[in-house]
Amino acid sequence: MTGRNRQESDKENLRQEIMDAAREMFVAEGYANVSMRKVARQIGYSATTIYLYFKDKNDIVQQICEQTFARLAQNIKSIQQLSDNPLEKLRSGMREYVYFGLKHPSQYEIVFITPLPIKTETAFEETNGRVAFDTMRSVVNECIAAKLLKTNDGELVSQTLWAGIHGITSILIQHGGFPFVEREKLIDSVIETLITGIKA
Amino acid sequence: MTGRNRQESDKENLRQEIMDAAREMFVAEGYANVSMRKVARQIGYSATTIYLYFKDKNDIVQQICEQTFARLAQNIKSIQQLSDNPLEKLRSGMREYVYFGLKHPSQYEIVFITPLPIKTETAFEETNGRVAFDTMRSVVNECIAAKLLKTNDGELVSQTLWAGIHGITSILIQHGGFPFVEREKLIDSVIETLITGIKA
DNA sequence: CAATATAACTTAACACTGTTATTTTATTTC
DNA sequence: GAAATAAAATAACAGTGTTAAGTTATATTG
Repeated sequence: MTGRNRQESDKENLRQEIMDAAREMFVAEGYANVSMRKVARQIGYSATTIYLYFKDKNDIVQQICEQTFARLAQNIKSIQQLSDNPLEKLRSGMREYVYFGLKHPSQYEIVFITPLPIKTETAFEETNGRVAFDTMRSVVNECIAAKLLKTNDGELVSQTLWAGIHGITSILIQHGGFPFVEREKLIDSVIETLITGIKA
Repeated sequence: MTGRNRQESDKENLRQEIMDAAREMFVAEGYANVSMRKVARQIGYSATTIYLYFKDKNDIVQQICEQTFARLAQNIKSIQQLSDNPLEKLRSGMREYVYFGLKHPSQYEIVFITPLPIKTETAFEETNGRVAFDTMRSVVNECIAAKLLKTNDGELVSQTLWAGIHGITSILIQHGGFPFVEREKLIDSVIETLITGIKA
């Protein structure tokens, strides 16, 4: 009983309580190093109780991801109210994507980095990660409509940009030992290089 | 004794035999789903024998990474004898990197994609990965010397380019149900976008 | 050749893991 | 109150990485 007092915890919110504890522990210690028993101990329940709220360990992280990426999609969307310049929207959306990934490295790893066979059956199509990508693509289409880009192939440009920002995000998350130049400078460089590369 | 006949296997090559088996299994089933006992069964030895050749499970994957890094570095180096134009060297080096990844997806996945649960203690400075990266950076420096780029920060440019080509490579390898545009077209788009973005 | 030293390998065991089946406890309903 | 149901806990299974100790094969020496 090292965690919160179960008396005061609203039982209907136990599911969320599990997710919160698990998320913090996944981030702090890594998915593989967090056991069901550890999570259970943290919230003051037995390990098997978790199975009343989640199918298995992977389901926990999957639900965390959906919640987190719903927020990413939301963030990217709301950021775009702040400007009228489509290219500026694109820039800030890309920045939001990268910094969101760095802020939630465990979730990013599981959704975008971890090889498929390990993941759950749900396809990328149905995830909030897909929603985030679609938002970015619509901004790209705005840029094309404004004749700001050198090509009309919105899908190609969107995937090109996504490849770039996914690259810098995943590299910064995974290869922490690499002697990178200053982080923010590198992120800016990637984004500016990409935007310069697609501009008309 | 499901694996190779241990009689015919050269004992001095047992270390390599372990690495080969482990690499294939890591990629096929994921690092977490491959146990020491599985690897041992595959090669026809007991699990503990592996500990005579590797410190622990993580060490196996670490050694696999070093081998792959070495081959990539070799390939990128030899490619650059084929041209005198620094920008063209850069382009072909990047292409080699991406296609190396696509040609050896198993090795690339292990080195650059598969999330490793435990952080590496060995400094990046001492790895073959550093050699591969340095090769690319030296070409970037050639471009700078020829005043072909808009900046003099070779380190920044190199890391920017690496982020981009790693992004497209890892995304294509995982091809997780995402409706990509034609593969070669997308690769060209990423590389040309990056090069256009850094050119003077 | 026999005795010994050493290398290669295996067996047994420990403290864990995710997960399931079963059993207990608490809460609601009649 | 008793019966029904929901919530949680215990016990157990098959598996994990890893270590310590024991065994077998090979090489070295006298």
